Amino acid sequence: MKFNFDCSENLEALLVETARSLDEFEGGFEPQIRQADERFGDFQANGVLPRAKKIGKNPREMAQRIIDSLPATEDWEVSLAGPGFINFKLSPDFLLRWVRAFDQPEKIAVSALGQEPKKIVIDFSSPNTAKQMHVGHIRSTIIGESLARLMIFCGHKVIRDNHLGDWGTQFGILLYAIKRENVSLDQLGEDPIAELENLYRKGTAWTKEDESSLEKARKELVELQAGNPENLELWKKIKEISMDSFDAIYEMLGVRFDFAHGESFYRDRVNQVYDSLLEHEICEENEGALVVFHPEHKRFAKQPFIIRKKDGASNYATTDLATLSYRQEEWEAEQIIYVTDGRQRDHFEQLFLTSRKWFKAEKRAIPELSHVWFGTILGEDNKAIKTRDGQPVKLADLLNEAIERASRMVIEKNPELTEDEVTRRAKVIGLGAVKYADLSQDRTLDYAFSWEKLLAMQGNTAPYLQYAVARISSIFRKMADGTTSTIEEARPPQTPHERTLARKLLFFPLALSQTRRDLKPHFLCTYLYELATDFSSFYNHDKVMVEDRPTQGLRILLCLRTKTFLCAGLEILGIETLEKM
RNA sequence: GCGGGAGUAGCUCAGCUGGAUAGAGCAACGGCCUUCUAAGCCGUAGGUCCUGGGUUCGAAUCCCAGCUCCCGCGCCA
Repeated sequence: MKFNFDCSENLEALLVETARSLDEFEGGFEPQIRQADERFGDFQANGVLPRAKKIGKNPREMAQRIIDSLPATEDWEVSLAGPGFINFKLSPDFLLRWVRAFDQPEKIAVSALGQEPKKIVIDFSSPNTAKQMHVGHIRSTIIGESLARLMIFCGHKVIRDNHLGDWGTQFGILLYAIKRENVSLDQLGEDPIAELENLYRKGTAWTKEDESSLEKARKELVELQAGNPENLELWKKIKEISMDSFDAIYEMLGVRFDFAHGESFYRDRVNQVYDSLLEHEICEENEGALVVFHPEHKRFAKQPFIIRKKDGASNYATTDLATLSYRQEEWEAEQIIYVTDGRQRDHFEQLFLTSRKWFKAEKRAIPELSHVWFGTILGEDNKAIKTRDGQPVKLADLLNEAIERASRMVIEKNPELTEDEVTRRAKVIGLGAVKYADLSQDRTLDYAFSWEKLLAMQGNTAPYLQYAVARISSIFRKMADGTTSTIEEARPPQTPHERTLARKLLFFPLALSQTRRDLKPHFLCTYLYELATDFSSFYNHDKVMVEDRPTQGLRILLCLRTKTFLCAGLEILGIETLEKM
């Protein structure tokens, strides 16, 4: 029979079709196809049990009736088990045909789409200018980039937008400090961004000390927002310095943006937001500020969404509304994904509620809005890493340390390599390790910052996956003498390790759709790790370069597909691979 | 106070949205390199899934109550 990339879809369709002719399943049947424990089979259908409960019949009898009605096939064995599970054990021949079929990433990508391509804006990274990126910025950057790659892989059109915090309150203090110290932004020395940060720190201290400094800092901000040329010039310069330092990080991480429209980009659009929301009576004046309440919501009926402060200034709620409007109007976004810290969940919930009302009033199509939030990185004592007091680890330092450690490892394993080659490999390995450490755990969980964790290279880590790829590549290098079998000669999988690996390959589409459904890259990580584990086990038990041509053919095929899937998966995670490690 | 997260092996975490005997990594212990890269493989040990009820064929997962930790809640982002 013909089969899909995701062959659980075939089984599901088959069961639905079969159930249609049986009385007990009148009114539809959801088979609930799941990956099965290997002891029982490859896939299992759990759906009979809830169905039987609903109509008060014996689940085993019902399951048996389905099994009896299934068309005969050589492709799998069906069996009844436990209280009413239906187990499918795929035949070796079927496994072989499936593994043979999906040979190109392009084929996988096409099959993985499963829906119409959409235009998706992904809003991620978004650091504040005038400060260095620290470890707290890693999550949005890494997760956002990975989701962008996932969506592109699945055939969507993606716009990456870095929504810089370049118009906030911090500029009042910074401008004040610059003027008070009388520094020239062109002469900040080797590390200008660090100097800016020092100035900011000094400024903060001063404004805390006395009222008049605070007042002066506020005034600088007002001047800036009013368009004072001197302040605007300084602001521009600060942004340039900041972008240079960000770009260095993005370069290392392999992250690119289509746009970096910061908050400042929308500063002339906030008045439209006020006007329109007032006109449609979505917002109201309250205690001098302009706010939005949502009476239908249990909490936001009382908790306001402040879109204009009582001093008349805009805030991030305003710019976020203006931004959303722009993205729909100019970019025709059909979905917007915001990748931010989980502490902003209230904000985004309010933003989404407000936007839906607003767009409805203006009779505009509202994009699908997704807040992809992640947990906080905590310091030693279980409190969030903060910029102000403690000195969080700088992102650049973390990445350099990762490369450094990987270098030592590479040199230890390959003392003969040139310095350049060591560095090249160390970057792939070290940066891969850091990215994977973040991506491989559920994004909604907080985690404590730990060098040991972020830089680990054994076990469930990127280097382990990269190592599997390198070993496969090594096999292919050794076989490049023309005497090798072709995959057309391959026999079906027989040994336990061949079978386990082939079966795991089959689950790749499930991992992809799971990852896409929840926008959680750790599902993909878990799958890739299991795939690499099954490969490593296979590698240690079944030699590829054997005399028997059908055996060799199969094993080459398994290696080829494992490599393709691992590379495709790692590419989605933003992690590079190496031919040699 | 209101709302939201979290609690699973010594440590760090998975657990496919209610399925079969709860799984990995690290750390510990014992094996495996004259054979395709030992960043690896094989094995041993390790559990009150926070506690107590409930729902049902079946609960780490769902409902209720309680304990502990974290976060958000009027002009920061």
